[in-house]
Amino acid sequence: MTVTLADVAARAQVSPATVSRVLNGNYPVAASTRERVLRAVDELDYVLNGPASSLAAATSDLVGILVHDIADPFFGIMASAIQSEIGGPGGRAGGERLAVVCNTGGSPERELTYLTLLQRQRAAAVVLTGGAVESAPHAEAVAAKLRKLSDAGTRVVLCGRPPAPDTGAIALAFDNRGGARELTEHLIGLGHRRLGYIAGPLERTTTRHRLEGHRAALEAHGIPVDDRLIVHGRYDRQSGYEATLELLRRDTSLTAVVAANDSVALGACAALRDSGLRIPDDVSVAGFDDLPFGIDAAPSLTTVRLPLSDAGARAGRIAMGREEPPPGDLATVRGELMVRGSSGMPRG
Amino acid sequence: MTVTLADVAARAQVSPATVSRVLNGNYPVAASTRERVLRAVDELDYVLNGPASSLAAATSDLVGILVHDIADPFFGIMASAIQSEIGGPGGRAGGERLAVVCNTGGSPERELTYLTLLQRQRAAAVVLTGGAVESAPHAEAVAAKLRKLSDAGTRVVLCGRPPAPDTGAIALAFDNRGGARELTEHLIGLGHRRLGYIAGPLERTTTRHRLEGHRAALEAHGIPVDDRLIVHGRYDRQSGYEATLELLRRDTSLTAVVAANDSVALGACAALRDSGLRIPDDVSVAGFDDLPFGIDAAPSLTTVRLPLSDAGARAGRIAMGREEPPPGDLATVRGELMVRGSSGMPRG
DNA sequence: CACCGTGCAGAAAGCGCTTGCTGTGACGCT
DNA sequence: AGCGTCACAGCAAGCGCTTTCTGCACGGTG
Repeated sequence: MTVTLADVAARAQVSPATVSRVLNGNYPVAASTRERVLRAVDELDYVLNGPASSLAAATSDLVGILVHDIADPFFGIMASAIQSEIGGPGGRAGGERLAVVCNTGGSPERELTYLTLLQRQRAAAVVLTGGAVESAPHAEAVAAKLRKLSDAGTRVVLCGRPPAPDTGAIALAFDNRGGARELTEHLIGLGHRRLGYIAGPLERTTTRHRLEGHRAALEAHGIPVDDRLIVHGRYDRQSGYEATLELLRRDTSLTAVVAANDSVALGACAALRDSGLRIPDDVSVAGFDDLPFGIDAAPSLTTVRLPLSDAGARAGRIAMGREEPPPGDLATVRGELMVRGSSGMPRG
Repeated sequence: MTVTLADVAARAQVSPATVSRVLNGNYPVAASTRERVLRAVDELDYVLNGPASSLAAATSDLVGILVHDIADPFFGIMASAIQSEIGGPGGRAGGERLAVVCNTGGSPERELTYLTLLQRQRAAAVVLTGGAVESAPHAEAVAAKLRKLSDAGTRVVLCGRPPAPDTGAIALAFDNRGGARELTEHLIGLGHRRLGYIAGPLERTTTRHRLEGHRAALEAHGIPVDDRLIVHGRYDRQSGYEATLELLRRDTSLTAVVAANDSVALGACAALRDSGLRIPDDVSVAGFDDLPFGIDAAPSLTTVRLPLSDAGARAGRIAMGREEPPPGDLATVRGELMVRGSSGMPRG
């Protein structure tokens, strides 16, 4: 048998109620009594029963963080920042909360299942990171879930994810469109006219927005959008490698490759090198996100820096009710163009 | 008011007990009844109350994963692999479990607090990743906690962490010593005699083991160990950068730098480049872990590959009781030397 | 001196679920 | 026909905590 509140109460010669109040510190207890209780807790090595406590109090100290891929630093960095504000041990502000990082693998079904699991645990808050899937039924299902969570008192924050109207969710969205546009304009400014684009998976908001920004830049400069220069793939290095080979196969005259993110860009670099092309002399390459490793690539990667850490921290604070939500429950977080060695003027 | 089991029972015209049994599927229920119940659940949009369920059943479906730094792919990759086996949504085997990734930031206090939190939640299992802190009081405190968790029926698995004797914990330890030795021997084999070593933080098992392997290699080849060529730092890029400058300041004749891990190695590369040295022509560099980005560095990084994904997956299965623990509750996972462009023969 | 606010502590009623035990018909056996 | 068996369903007793409400002693006030 494990030690219970009652055991502590007996040892401290007080009622269970008093022990509970000492432990929660939300009710006046005489200093001498408190000390007696604390000593008993210590002597018995008592640990509160979480489920029982959550049941009785109808709240829990769980905070869920949903990420697409925990092995990807893009999410790791955000999760880390969110968690640091959530508290848990260390983030001393207001009660120990257990931050739960849930790996959805980008699958909408798992996303829903995790949300249900968190709802079941009566989570105090939920932060969803990364782009959303655009398929209507899923979007609707997720929205319904979020609404239910909101109604149940769970604070819902979207970090790096477009807003979900009428769900009570607070959104911190990345300006993927603007960043992508700026990036492509940088390349155009250097003189590039034939640009390949390696997009992310279809039906993802992030993919669509970045692609839209790219297209907008082209159009604004009177460059016709050639769909043959757009290839879709996953958000990983290998996908970037393959897509680049495909791009090269389709059009050997391109002078720049814009990638959906940094990992894809590094794959692209590898493919170009393996094809005997120099970067940026023969082909310029650009990524997105500015993950830490981009700087160590050769040449270092031109990209758009997203303030993942800041955004995550802010999302965490909002989730904890420690910061005011932005007006209209929506804030747009801008990226910043980082020009480095992988982009240069086109050959000739 | 939220929907409760009783509401569902009323609607399905059965007793709450029957609803519970349908939901848990651990007791015979007539097909027709089950269907009626399931329909009611659906119609009412019922979600089980997790805390209540955990309280009554005296078990929970939480599994804790402790990592030092979730933003570091080293841990991200392991966590991802562990989680994929834990189940949660997707890992279909046996009940939905909620994998909780906890970020300790490498702090022993937080580690303890998280363990207490998990103990409080009556976690089904706990997986601790990464090296341990060597300070005696902390080691003892952690061991005591692990013992308590074990006694309470929580399965404890150590992944990439040395064994904790008499705690009931199952350990999958990395052979850091052997890997480091092999790595240094590779450099010695190339002809290097003055090797700098950038070690991790003091009082960490990983740091010590890797350093021991390095020293063992030197000694085995009759190369005197010069403590001035060993610098301690953190496990990150910046630390590698600074340590390398320090190393260069202490001895300009070194021809190779062995780093505590890949991130540190990349920092070292940057420092060398900034000092006007070529890699590997002037100085060879080697890392450890073989994280994905090492291959895109210029030149690509010679390192020791640790099977993070495999080890994590195995740890996850063991935690779920889906795989037999190794004999003696301890298995050693070996690394594999990956020779790439950053190491070469010394100049001259 | 009677009265009331105040500061603490306890009694007890749940929170929503699980599960051991107790029926209760239907069925097959002797 | 009588009875043991089986498959299923319900009863009710908690699981360990929180919290409302009540109780009590004390000291200041009119």
